Amino acid sequence: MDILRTIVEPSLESALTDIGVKGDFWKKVLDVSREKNQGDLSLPCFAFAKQLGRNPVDIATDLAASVSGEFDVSATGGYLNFKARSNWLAKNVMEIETSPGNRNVLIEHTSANPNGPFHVGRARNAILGDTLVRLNRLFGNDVRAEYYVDDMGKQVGVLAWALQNLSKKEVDEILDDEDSINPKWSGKKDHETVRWYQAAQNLRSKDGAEEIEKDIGKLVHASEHGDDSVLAQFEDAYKPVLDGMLETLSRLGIEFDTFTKESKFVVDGSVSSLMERLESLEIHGVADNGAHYLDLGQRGLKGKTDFFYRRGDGSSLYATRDIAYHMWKWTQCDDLVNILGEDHKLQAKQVGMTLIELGEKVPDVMFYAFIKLPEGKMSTRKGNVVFMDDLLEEAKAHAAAVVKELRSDLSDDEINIISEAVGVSAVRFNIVKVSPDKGFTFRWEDALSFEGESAPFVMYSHTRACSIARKVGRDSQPTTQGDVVPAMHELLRSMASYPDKLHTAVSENKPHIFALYMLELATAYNSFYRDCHVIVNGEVDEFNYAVSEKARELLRKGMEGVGIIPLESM
RNA sequence: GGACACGUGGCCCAGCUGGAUAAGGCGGUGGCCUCCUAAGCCACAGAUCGCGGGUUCGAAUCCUGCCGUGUCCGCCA
Repeated sequence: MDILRTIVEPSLESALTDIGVKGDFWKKVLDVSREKNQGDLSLPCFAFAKQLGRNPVDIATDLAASVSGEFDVSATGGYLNFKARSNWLAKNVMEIETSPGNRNVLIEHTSANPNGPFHVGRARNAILGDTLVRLNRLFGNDVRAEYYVDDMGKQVGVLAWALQNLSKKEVDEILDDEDSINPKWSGKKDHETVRWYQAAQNLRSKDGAEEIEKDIGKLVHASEHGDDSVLAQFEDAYKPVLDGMLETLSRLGIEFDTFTKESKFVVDGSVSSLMERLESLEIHGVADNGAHYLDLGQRGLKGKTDFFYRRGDGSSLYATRDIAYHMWKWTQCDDLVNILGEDHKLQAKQVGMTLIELGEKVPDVMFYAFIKLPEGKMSTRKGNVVFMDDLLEEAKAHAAAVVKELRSDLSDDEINIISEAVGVSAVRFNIVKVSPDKGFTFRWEDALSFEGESAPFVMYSHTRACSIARKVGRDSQPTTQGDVVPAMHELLRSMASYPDKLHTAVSENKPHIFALYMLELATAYNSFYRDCHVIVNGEVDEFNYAVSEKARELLRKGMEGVGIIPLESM
């Protein structure tokens, strides 16, 4: 409703000045009305009461008499309410354009260790991150989606060691087929190769694993010192796995612009020069064995205050490389956003504080809580997981069953396309619609729900609009005058808040705000569809058609923004 | 033990930079397809906003204590 605000504020400002209100704090108080039937924007006058020594009800009444413009004003119980006039609203809604953002944004998300297939928990990162990328693009920002590849350190080391030392037969024996792979995914490298990783982890947890531990330690050590041949061996190990993982993401509509390897910052020397710089900081300290740390307690960090960035043997730690990585990232964008699990909160805090210490900026971080299963925490090792590949298959199959029942007229090809789109969209939407800081429990019935607050609900409204356009068979006329019934006004009002919601979602890194808005928009369209027919007795109502077409455009763009596939028929 | 989150109808969830009668969905009950796709629409029932204090004209929202859940507290990544 910022479009209404632009015409309300000037008039309101002079009226407030006249009665003696100082400052412009009221601009923050002027907000979208909660009581929709009272108005579109409301100004609670309680805050002025004290300053002016007057009754808020009287203040509102007086203001109502002195404010005027192309909107309706009323006063009730200390609130001054502004309501947009329907035809004014229609005219302005028709002119809504996606905001011209001009920021250069780098969003790092997913960055999962390339050692096994995505499960729903790990995928929350990718889905949230990609949605943020899409929303920024929709907003007009120049966005780069980046995957930071963990190509060194223990996890990849274990994988590389296993691939080098274990045969398929040995792996099968070690795992005893307790969690054999779904035949459907045999040949998909993330599912195949994770068995080597699991087998190695299994061996490591047993007695007599000292030799193995030593071997892996050597590899890890070499990688952390930038040993070319070991890094190449690591890459050979993880690359096929990563490709398998990216295949899954691609099915979800998630792609990356750039991949940056962690080893880059060791190899190019930026990590060692960073460590030299850290050494000169006043909060720097050295432990007995020669390890280096920063005492972040001196800067207000609570809890554990020593932040180690360099081992006794002189090698760097993950966090150290992360700092070097951030300094590099800052050289190529205006805004930096990271998507991280809540388990990284302390680490991110330490990295952020160190960046400040170095005179750098701190990135925005969107933390998300973990997805649990009804049986408890998701764990690949305990077999308590839902793989994204399986979820997508299940969602598609479920969608196909629904489509077949509803649309007997469609061919198998058409059903296939629709059910894939519905399945993928539903899975994504089920995750983006909830606030990231809410720990949520994955339930099949929610993920596979195609009614109510779901992607298919939004998709369905869009196909209705498409169906109308198909029937009319031509573009709409730029008509902004016509009969405005309540359902029409409601839709116009909903459309009017499209720019506000997009702006909020992007600037606050809260994709769920826009996802929930899409539900609101679709709901408003459904009521409009019921009450405002475009085609009546073969005649086209130009005004209704113009509004329907604008709604269709906003639905389509918005759906792309939240990762819902805008089908024209379903 | 310490740090950081979260706790809203039977279930899920929005609102949390303080403002009107706490917004939706699922499930429940009852209606709507001679009318642009019923994956839809309409109505009804259902809420001590975890518990106790405090600040305020006003608290789901801010502060504080407690309870419950989650995460972290490695010279791992």
